Amino acid sequence: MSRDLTIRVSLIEDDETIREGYAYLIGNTEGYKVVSAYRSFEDAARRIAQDDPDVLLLDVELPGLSGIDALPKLKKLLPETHILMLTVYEHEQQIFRALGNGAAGYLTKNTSHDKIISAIHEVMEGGGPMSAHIARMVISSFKRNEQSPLTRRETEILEQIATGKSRKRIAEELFIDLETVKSHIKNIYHKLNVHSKADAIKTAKDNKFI
Amino acid sequence: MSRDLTIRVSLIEDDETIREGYAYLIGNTEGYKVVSAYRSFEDAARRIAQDDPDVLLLDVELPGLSGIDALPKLKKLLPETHILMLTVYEHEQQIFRALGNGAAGYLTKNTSHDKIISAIHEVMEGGGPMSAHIARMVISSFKRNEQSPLTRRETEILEQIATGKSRKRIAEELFIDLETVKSHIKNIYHKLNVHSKADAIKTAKDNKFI
DNA sequence: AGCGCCATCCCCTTTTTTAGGGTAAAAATT
DNA sequence: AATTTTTACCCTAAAAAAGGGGATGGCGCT
Repeated sequence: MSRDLTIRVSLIEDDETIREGYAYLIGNTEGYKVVSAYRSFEDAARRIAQDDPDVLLLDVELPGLSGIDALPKLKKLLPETHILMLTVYEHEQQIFRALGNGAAGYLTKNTSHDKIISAIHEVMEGGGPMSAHIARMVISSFKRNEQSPLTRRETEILEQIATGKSRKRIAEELFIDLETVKSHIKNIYHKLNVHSKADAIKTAKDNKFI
Repeated sequence: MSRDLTIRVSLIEDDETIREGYAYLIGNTEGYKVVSAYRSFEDAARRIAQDDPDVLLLDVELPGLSGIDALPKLKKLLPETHILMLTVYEHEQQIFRALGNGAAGYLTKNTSHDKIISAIHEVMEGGGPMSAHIARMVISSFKRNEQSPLTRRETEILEQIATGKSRKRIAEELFIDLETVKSHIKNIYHKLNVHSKADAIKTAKDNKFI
């Protein structure tokens, strides 16, 4: 007998073994219920809105529309559902695209069964479950390069430039003269060996100077 | 008797109860050893390099130099050490500053003792341990706004502008005419109700349109 | 079939910004 | 005391931005 508190889970996963393995695992856990399991987005699209899952486990590598590209469409069909991505690969670009598209968590398929269950629980409690390496990659994406050749002021000014502000406006907001800003920019260009705003921003971002 | 595999842990935490509680907990766990415990960065600065910890638990709210501002200095003293932040608050700005300064993980102080231990283990294995809400905040920071008034092309062009590229260069890279780029920008400005590049970028970023 | 939205392109003008060169003195750090 | 950082000034020409106007085909939805 299912109660109010039972967490409703759906799956979209093309590998039958994995799909049925997860379905069995989750379905046999107290407090969790598998309301549907599909093998592709196209299969799921027609009926998943009626299934009304609380949590959806979504494979990244799906035949037809990939899990990542399916995400925005699934978010429209299921605005309240927490979507957890499942993958065998840990590709940085995919991870950030998925998170940008609204994924609430990201798990590798070698995740142990009890961690899958606790990830589902965690996401219902407002958490953002991630596998260890993925969490590290996400954290690393924030990390600045300590080997930057730019001084503090130069970094600050380049950051302002990267927001699209003019030199004049930067000067006003930092309470320094326009000429000072120009000097800093000259030095930045020399240090980064570039000759334009765009190249300076690109180099600085690629190297995590800003 | 300590073996090669023993994980060396240091603490910097001003609250005596918490500091000694953690020290006791970690010191009495098989495979972990507390090599030092300080009550401020200033206290730690002189000697911590000799302690040679594998993992440092660092309080965010520290008397004197805050944990976040101490991070870059500690990274210089301890280039190989994984630094885990501890905090009572979950302030978004602090979290991102800490991650930018090289923190390897971020835990709230209400974290259970066994999760502290597993976080230390996880960071040694290349993971990035975070408390649930913090992980969610980090993930949310990537999420785009689906309610953007901008079309796909407009979004693409505004993203290019935010990298500092000129309209001419954007036109070349997207294989469209300069006039087309100008038209899109006009529409972007109207939709966002702004009159400059900088304001468009700011509005778009604030609203996660880009 | 028609409407609206989207992406594309064309013309005009004026103001603002950028990038390059050289020089040098406070101010802060080490 | 020495070095780095931050600040400021002068000069010039090219490039870019912002604002205005209008026009055309294509695509999706009703």
